[in-house]
Amino acid sequence: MSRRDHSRQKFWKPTDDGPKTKIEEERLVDVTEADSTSFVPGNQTSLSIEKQRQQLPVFKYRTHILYLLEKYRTVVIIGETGCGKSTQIPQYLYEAGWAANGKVIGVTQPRRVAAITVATRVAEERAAILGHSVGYAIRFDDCTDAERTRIKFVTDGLLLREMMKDPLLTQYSVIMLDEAHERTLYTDIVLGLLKKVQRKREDLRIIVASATLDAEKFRKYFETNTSSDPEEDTAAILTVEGRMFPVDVFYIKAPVPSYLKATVETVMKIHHTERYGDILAFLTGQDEVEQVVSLLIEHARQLPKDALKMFVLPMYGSLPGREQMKVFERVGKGTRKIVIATNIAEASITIPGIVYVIDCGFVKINAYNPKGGFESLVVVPVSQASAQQRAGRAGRIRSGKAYRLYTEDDFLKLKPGSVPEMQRSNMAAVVLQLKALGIDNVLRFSFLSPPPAQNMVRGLELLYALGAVNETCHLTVPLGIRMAEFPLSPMFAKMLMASKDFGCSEEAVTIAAMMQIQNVFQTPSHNKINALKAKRLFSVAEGDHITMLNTFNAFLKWGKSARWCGQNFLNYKGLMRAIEIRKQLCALMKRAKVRLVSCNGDMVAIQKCLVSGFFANAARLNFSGVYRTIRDDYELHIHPTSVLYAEKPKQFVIFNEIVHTTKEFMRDVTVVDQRWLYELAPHYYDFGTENEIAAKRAKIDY
DNA sequence: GAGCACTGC
Repeated sequence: MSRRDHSRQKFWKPTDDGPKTKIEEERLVDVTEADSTSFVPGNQTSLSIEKQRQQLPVFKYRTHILYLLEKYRTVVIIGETGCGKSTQIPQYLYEAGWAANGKVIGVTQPRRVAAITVATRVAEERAAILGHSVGYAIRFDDCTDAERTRIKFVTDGLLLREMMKDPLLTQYSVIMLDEAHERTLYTDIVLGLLKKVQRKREDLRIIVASATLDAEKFRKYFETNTSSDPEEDTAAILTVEGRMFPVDVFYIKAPVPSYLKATVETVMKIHHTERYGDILAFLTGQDEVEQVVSLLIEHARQLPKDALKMFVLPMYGSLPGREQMKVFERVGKGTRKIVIATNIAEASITIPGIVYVIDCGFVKINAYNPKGGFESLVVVPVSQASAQQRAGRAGRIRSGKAYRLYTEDDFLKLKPGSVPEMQRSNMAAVVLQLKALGIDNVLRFSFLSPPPAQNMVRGLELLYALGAVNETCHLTVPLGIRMAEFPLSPMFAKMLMASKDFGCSEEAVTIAAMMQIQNVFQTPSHNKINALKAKRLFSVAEGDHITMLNTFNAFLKWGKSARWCGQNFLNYKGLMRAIEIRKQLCALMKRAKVRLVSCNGDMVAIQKCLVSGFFANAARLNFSGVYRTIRDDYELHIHPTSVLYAEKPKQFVIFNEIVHTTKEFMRDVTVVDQRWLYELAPHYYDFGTENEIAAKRAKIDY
């Protein structure tokens, strides 16, 4: 391995630089909080918090940030990890009076936990009660006060929902989009909408906060100055250095045939030659993680008795909660923690104690294929930005080391950034949201990174087939409008609206809620057989949807018992979440004037209701024993997680989605009757020949 | 005959 020094400059040593400008003394305790009965920190605590705040790198830029925000309508702030931007900038704005006259400073986060933790920290620093002057709002958890809250942290998805009620975001004076470099679907939609809002609201200020990369792209996007005079610019960039320990990056000299083997070897080499400090290795999927974990456990067993011990742990999304928690525990002095993880550890969670990082150089992503209308899970090389982010995980507690299992040449050939989600997603839901927000011509919407036109067309076609938009591509009233209100994919929204016709709305909301949670049935690798047996208790011949309905009802019957879930290998947290989602959906049903009624076990009613939403996802059993989509004759297979997987195949099925892994699989499958397809979606299946369909499509005015 | 990157409303 060759040592490289150039990347050292990318991370910064902590500095002792004090503040360069003296600021006026400020009261940290809110007037609004002063008369509350709860604990208010004494003077000393306030001082020490104040001192801590002044030591953050971003503090030096306080006046500069405030100046830029006066002068420019949009400020792009490049803030490296640990600079304090997320917690400090909203407070600078508050202190400078941006929340005067009842206005609110809004800060978005891509993830729920981030919104809560940052809000909690800011409330602490301000000696405020969380939910009063400082609050957060995420789905199912609104911790704000309509009158009092001045600094509000939200998930970007929730801000989008707020925009449906108040398109101009009138209560906000500033919106800060944090972690914009992640380029999540919602961040990108909100970016586009804010650009539009800014045209109508001169006073609205936007801060785009990003960790390196794309600063100029963001700035240009918001720049409205068309003259050559830079004095007229409306957007500016500011860079704030981070506070990380240096991370030395090592590359391998020649490509390795197997990064799994190389991961095991590198872990062992670090363990034998490097001083204390935990190891984090990035792989692409659960399978790889489990393989490497078991190989390392073998190695750990062979260590001499007096040697430093190895504590090897897997970490991936579908790992049951209790096992996930283990990676956050600290280990004793005689032990080194070794975490083998998927991309979950890149940004979503932070594992404490990591000093060494191993990066295989690949990531598994979900890419939408507009031709087949399905999603594919594909392993692709990481971007340079991702590799940088992974390496940075080693520099949080002291200087660290990152081992890249690829050559430096290969690193230089990597793309600078990842493809934004917007360009690799199914657009149906996005289009529906945008239309509901009054954006008629979605093809001309100003996307920061426009999705492929074909993705948009495909999305529009589906909305048309569902009846959410008409021939002129306008949202239908009331169906399209109502559908947009549901926090669900358009197919599920349609299914709920259609449940009125089949008298099974009770069942439909349960199914929709259950389908939103992942890994309802858990299969721990050491107890697979019993887990599959347990699943069979709930399974029905009709398929996965009604199986989920049964599971949910059984959960209620057993009093929402966590113990019962454990005994039956069910995801307790997931089921509790399903209850909440269901509650929210019921409220929206009431708004849509669909009464909640039960069909009392009439399976056909439920199946027909499913067809009303998912008719486009229908497949027929071929003579050769495989399924093919009815519309496009696309070969499909039943996913191994489906209850229909081991059953004798039925003639016609509908499904929620297709995932391409080793084959094209249908996930969440239910048996249907062919006649229902023609009965419930004649417009979709009675078009006639392919040519007639093409002619009809061409007539639709996008 | 055998599989599950990660978020979010």
